[in-house]
Amino acid sequence: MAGARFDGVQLNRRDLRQPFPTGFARRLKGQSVRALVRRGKYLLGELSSGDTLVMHLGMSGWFRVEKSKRSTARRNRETDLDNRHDHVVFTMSSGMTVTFNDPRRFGIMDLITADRLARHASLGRLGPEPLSRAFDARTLARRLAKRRISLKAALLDQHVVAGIGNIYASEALHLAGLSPFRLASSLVTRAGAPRGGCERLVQAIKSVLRRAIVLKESERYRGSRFRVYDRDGERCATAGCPGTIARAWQNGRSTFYCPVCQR
DNA sequence: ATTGAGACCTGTCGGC
DNA sequence: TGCCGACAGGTCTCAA
Repeated sequence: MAGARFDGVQLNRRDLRQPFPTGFARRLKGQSVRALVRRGKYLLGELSSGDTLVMHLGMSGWFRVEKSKRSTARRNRETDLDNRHDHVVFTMSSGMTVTFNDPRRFGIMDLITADRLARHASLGRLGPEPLSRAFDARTLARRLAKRRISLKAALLDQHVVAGIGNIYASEALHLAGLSPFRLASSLVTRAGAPRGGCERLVQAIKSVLRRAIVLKESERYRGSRFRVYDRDGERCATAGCPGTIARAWQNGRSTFYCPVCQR
């Protein structure tokens, strides 16, 4: 998409998690993508018009990118590809077709003007990028201070730090040796300074995310080598730790952790 | 303002 | 084999 122009925009339904904005296809057509960037879990297409194409995969969304030589419908029939949930099809000037497929429809596709981007309800208040230099122990401490929620819930809060989901919240806490049940504010001193666990957690978050990106881990989700996620009942991977991975429920989500080495 | 519960959807998997 | 409930990688809204 980057550098290419939208020649065609096909919507196969009127909504995903929310309705497509009015004139979505009309406003996109003819625009080119100046840059394609990521902010937290959002994909942003910066358009020549100044508008931004906001995309989110939700739980089950994904993009299929292929040469648009033949119609995707025909190609899919021939390859037995399941195209029941192809909701949006972008035909780009580069000769590629970009198809958004999302069975659960928790994804988002939105088009907003520049002045509304900063005020966007969720985008405008996202926490820092975890892999940026700006995300350090002091920054995390400031955002955890006075929060009466668990560390696990704090990591899932996109206002605390952007981009961490249910898998990597468990993974980072295990690597940092921190219990998912600990109070978020327990990593911060009375005066608001970071305690030791804060720096360990920052480094653990950066580490698990960098590794995940290199391995394209979630792309091969089922075969992935997570430290704790989906591994309840197995031996803890921490060197010298005799623990067994346990599973618990927190805020309606499953959490995986080692009761022995995470404190 | 902060917090947790429930809602939004479809697909898959394990147990019977 | 088929049916049924539980659960899934995210976020939004609502009520306390």
